[in-house]
Amino acid sequence: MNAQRVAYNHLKHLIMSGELPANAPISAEVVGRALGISRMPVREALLQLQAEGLVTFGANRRPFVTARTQKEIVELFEIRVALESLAIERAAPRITPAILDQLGRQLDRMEKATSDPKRWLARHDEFHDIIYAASDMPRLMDEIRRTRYSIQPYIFMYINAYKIPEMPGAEHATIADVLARRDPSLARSALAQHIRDAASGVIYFLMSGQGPAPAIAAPRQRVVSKEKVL
Amino acid sequence: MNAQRVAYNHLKHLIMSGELPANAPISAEVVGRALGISRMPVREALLQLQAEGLVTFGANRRPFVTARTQKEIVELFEIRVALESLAIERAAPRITPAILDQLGRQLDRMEKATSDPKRWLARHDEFHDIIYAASDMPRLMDEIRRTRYSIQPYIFMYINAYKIPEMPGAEHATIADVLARRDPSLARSALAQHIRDAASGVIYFLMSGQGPAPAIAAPRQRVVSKEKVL
DNA sequence: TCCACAAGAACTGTATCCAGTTTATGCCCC
DNA sequence: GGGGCATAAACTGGATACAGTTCTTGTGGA
Repeated sequence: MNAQRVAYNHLKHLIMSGELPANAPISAEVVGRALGISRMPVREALLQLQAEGLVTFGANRRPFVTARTQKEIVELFEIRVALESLAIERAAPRITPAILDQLGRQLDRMEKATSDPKRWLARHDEFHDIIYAASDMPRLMDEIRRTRYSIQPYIFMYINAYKIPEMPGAEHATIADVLARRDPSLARSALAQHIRDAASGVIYFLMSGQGPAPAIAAPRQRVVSKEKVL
Repeated sequence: MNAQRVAYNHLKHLIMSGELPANAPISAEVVGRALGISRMPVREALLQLQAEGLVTFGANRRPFVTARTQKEIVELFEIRVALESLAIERAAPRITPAILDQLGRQLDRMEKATSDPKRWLARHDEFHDIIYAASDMPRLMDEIRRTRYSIQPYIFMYINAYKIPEMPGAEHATIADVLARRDPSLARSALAQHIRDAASGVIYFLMSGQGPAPAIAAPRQRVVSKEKVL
């Protein structure tokens, strides 16, 4: 595994888990030192993270964790609705009993992970990926993944705060049931509803003052803390 | 303007215009020498182009111009339908007389550029951007732009070969007319139809043996010519 | 006390160098 | 003449060095 990949995975994990909050500056040199590599591969990792929307380069070309406004988060959820609706629409007629089995087993895994938000979210994403994989549209899956990544930090904050509240999988079981009927527009509606529900939860959470209030409310270029820079 | 940007613009232009065909290897050193810079900024430009889907790194980490299969191109057009439908749907209720004027003037510009495919395509993209800008969804516009870029080379080949055949703007005038009624679902249908028409044209062109037949039919890792490598 | 400015520190962009890997060349043997 | 292997060339990833820019800090004057 090359240094670039190491830096990429490291930073991606820190950002998506929220350990590096929005607007936190990222020093390529500090990161490199922490990982025992130079700042060059870190820089290249940062470029890739920029392409995924997780990192932004400021006016001074200095990288920091991308801060999304509420408006942008709503927008990104709407983009997800558009992309994932397409995916499930194409997947629906291609659903097989084997895939339904797989979805059932995945629901079990999600159930078992309810105590661990991070693990649950991973299982949850896998659940959706199983469905989208059936669409046989790999480029679309790429787009979906990218969009998902860019709001992951906020979703993670949300489920972390509420400890996975009313989403114990009931809604996901519904989606699996609807898919069994292989009806594209039915599946589409169910999924759109599902995503919009999640969106309202996240947005409400962010508006309720929880979450990174200053980061969301007033995305500043400069950041005070020099500690948690890594 | 820094060296990285120079390399990025240079390569992007070469790829989107088709001067660098699919599967053409790209030597960072050769490009750098041609531009009077070192290969380091070229490398970083290549990473960004990879994020936009125009460049791919092979198994040996060597970059080449991304080759899309017909299946992928169809997929990317379907993604465009999903994203741009959303955009025009949101834009429709926000259309103002000023925007309609702007669209009218843009139609004139397109008309004047019919003799120059490259120029016409640029004006065409601007026409669509005017509409999407009205949606007030900047992140969505980013996604649309990225998706558009990744099939641009094939669209360019198509309109270059047919010298802008039956798309003299009549269909675009229709879209502008529909937008005047500010009806989201009407606008959505008209645009989806428009994109799918373009898609069929491009796909038919590629299937008809014109276009980069070997690149499309059999995307090979290795390439014979060492001439047009730049 | 507060502002302005200047020196110093920190950071970015880029070139160059080195090591490790992959590809090409050419020779030898069959 | 053709295939296999060894050597050489080319290329990539990464580290380091250096120049130019931006930020920080501290001092002096109002």
